[in-house]
Amino acid sequence: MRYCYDHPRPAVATDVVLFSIREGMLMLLLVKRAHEPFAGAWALPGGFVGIDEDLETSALRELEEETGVTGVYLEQLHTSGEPGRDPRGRVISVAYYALTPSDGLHIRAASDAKAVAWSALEDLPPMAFDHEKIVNMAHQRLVAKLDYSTIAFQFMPQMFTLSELQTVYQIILREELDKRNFRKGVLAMSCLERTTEKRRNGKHRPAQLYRLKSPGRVEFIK
Amino acid sequence: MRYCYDHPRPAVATDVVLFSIREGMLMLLLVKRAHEPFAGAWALPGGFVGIDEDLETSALRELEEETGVTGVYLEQLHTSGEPGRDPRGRVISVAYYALTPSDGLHIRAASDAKAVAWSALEDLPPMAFDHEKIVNMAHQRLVAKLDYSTIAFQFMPQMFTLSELQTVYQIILREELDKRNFRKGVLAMSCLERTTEKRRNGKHRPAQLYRLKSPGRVEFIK
DNA sequence: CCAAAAGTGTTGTTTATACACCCATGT
DNA sequence: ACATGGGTGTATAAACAACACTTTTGG
Repeated sequence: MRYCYDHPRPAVATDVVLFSIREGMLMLLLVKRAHEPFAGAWALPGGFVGIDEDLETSALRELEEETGVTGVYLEQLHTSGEPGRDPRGRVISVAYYALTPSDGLHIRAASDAKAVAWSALEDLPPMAFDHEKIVNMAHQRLVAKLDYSTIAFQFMPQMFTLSELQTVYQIILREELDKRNFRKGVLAMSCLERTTEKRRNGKHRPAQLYRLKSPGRVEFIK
Repeated sequence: MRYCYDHPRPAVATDVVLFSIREGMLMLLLVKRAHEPFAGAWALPGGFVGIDEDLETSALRELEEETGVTGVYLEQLHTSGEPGRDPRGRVISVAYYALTPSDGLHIRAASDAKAVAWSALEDLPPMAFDHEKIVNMAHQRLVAKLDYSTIAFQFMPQMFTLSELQTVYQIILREELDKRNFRKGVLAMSCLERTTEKRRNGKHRPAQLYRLKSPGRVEFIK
């Protein structure tokens, strides 16, 4: 008991919904809670905000500390502050959602040995706090943003083929897309540039590799 | 100094950007600060969140206490937590934006005699804290939402004519719209129903009055 | 030469835009 | 009777959706 104020203050935390496409599914990264409340339950990576720490910095720090993941695309999602959402007392959580390519990502459990795992969005375990609600909100937002932004490109590695990009869209939208219309569409955005390289990938014609003109930048379309 | 914690905690506040259409302009409601910091400067209505108070409740309460305004449409906008945004110390602000019809709205200054006034978005005074940034974000969001939702209907009184609705759109979008296309468009949303009443309003043909099928509900279109 | 994914245009349909006149009322 | 804003339909252009075959590689 060392920090004292004239008025009671809520604690403030950040939580991150990190999406990635893995094994042909839209998955998200969860940590197993080591301590009460909800010890043993799965939760979003997150934690309390440092007193001199920006909210976004806090989200990225907690993500790295708990899962080892860095270099993601991050956007603020929503702030949940319902009294009673945390049994320890009043905790206001600023939720972010993040996207990362599936390649070359090494997750690691935090020092305190909490488990870290990817879970398919379709098949989430019971989750701590109101984290399921936050996940649903993040998913809704992701689907909405597909329509009017280039956000899905944040799932792609530095170089990728148009078929791979189409597959990502199909997984998120849960529907098949027409190959020719899809290619017309994404090329018309003029966010992609052809590289000089091709990917040979099995016993068929190699595919042209593309890259983002401005990686990390999400543009609005239409 | 009475409330003590093991770790330092930021203060949490809510702020509201309340939009309305008045005098043919998009305006927003500001309060003049009575106390330091920024005493005498204009600011968004807002204040600290009660320890057992929901965030949305806090936003509505502060709005009513400081301006007397109730019954608005409210949506969460963004949470700003940059250290240093408030000279008093770490304050995290959850910003909301709100819309209200222009008719029958009575604003009143709070008991502590802070001034309350509408200000045209085009002509804002210098503002306290990072409130100008928040206002810009709210305006961007409002314009974006015009495109894919019925949010603008929240500016309308219970009954209104299609011409009045068109005027509201034109003010926000800062462009003239075609009367026939506009009417086709809004009627196709099938959110409006004709009333049996007409408004006689000057020396010309009276206009059909419409009302929202679900007042307070904002629907997505397209 | 066969299998497998890569790559490429055209046509029909739907949606959005542009545009001009008559109607009901008050003065 | 005239001035004022209310109310209505059609034709063109643009965007979107449907659709099938040839190419390049590995085995």
